[in-house]
Amino acid sequence: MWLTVDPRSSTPMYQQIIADVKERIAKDILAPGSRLPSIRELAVDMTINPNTIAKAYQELEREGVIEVVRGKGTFVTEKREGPSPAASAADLRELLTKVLVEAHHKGVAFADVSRELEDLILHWSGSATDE
Amino acid sequence: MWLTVDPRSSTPMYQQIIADVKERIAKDILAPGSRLPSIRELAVDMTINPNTIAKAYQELEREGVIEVVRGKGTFVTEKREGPSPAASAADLRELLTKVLVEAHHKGVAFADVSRELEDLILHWSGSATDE
Amino acid sequence: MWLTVDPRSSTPMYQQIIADVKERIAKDILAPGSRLPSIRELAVDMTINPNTIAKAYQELEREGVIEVVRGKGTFVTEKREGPSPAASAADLRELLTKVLVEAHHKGVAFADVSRELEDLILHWSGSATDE
Amino acid sequence: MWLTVDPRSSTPMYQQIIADVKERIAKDILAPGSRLPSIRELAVDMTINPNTIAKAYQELEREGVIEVVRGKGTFVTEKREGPSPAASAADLRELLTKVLVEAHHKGVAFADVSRELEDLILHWSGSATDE
DNA sequence: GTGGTCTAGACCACT
DNA sequence: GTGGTCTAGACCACC
Repeated sequence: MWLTVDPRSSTPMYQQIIADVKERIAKDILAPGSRLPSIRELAVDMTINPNTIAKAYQELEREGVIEVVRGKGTFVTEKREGPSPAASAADLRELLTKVLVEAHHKGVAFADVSRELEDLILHWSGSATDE
Repeated sequence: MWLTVDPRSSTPMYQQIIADVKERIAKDILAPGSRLPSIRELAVDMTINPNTIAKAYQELEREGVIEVVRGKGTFVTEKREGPSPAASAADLRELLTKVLVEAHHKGVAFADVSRELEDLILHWSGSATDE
Repeated sequence: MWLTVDPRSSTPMYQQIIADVKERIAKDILAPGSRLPSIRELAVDMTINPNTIAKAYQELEREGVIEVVRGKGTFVTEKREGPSPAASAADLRELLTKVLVEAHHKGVAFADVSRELEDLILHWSGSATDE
Repeated sequence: MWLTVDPRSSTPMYQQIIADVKERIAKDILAPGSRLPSIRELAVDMTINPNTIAKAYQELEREGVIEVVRGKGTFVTEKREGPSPAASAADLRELLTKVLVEAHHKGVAFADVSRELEDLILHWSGSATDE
């Protein structure tokens, strides 16, 4: 079994696929260079439209996360240069701000958010060491 | 000037408004009990359609963030108890996971994410330079 | 203290007043013939606009629930003839249908609804005997 | 023909649609998992604006009564667990109180209300003559 | 003055 | 094909 997506979710299926693949790579479940299932395979497995998966793969390739080798298949990119570090910092900051805003409206103390983050990092994919 | 939204963004304008209001409340720029600009006021200010703002306000009311007083205006809710704390934790964890995945693909070390979060919390509305 | 209404409720304040007065009468807290506070009194008591109370009283009078005696005050109507019994039955049926629909979507068994109604009738205003 | 609403009623059309759909589901006329007519279909059928129906559908989705599958249509939710049972009981009690108050002012004996309820339950979708 | 509802018609994203 | 968003402009109810 490969991916599971919720067709009823408000986030589009192709984006769920993208997020799922990215998460697997980040957690080292999908090692760089390893091969992803073909579009048709996945489509049958997940019983969804091949176009949907194609769209996800296209976007992932555009982001430089995977690479399509014609006739061979699609693979996780070996190594990528980070985008402009300035942009990264700004994006990250924005995401974290969203987290804090959400936490505030849910009545979760900031200290708990921080603790939760530390915890997540510690147990990231079992024993995976971050780059 | 009050809010600014990006009409070309992929996230709908009404959701940008929601996020913006929530952020202002979380940062205490908008104190509980204080009045928000009327729909029509905001509409002319931001030069967008009143319906769009109305939609944002309605959603915010549904979430219990603001309250509508008939014929008077809309106000920031005084106090609310958080929803089920269990659900909060799960949601938060999910959001933080997204942050880490994003960080990994941007080549940002987890330690830096953690440091960034601490930094954000420290300056949260202290010397907040609102964007 | 007399009436309490919630200005933030979605049901208009004047309708809340109407419902409240009707309920007191139905529960015999307000006996037929007894006098209601003047509009001005109530307005001061509840710190709301007199016009709002006036509107409620007007509607109550229109429905034949209360009577305004010029120079004397407003009183609970002594006795009223029921409206067309056919209309009553239809209205009641509609209301009860709404109750059952609501119960179904809340996952409450119909038997519980029935039991709850019996319970309510039994304890109606303490010891008040229905007509 | 599907739904009929009264444009002149004081309760908004979109709420009438909501109530109607809920009633159909409660009466099992609309089975869980079955598909509702598309917004545009209904709009032409009822000769009202698609936006009005969209609003009703969105609210129903928010309440968890129906589910939207992107690009496929909207369906009756398969199964939902009830919300907090405590809240349900309070809401129900309030509704039933309203019924009794209404009955009293219409001169209907409480015993008759009770009998009517039993009758409704008995024939709930057995030989349901839908209106 | 306030927000709430409805219409007409346009454009877009997803499957 | 589906629903989601946005605009323009109208009317109404409430306070």
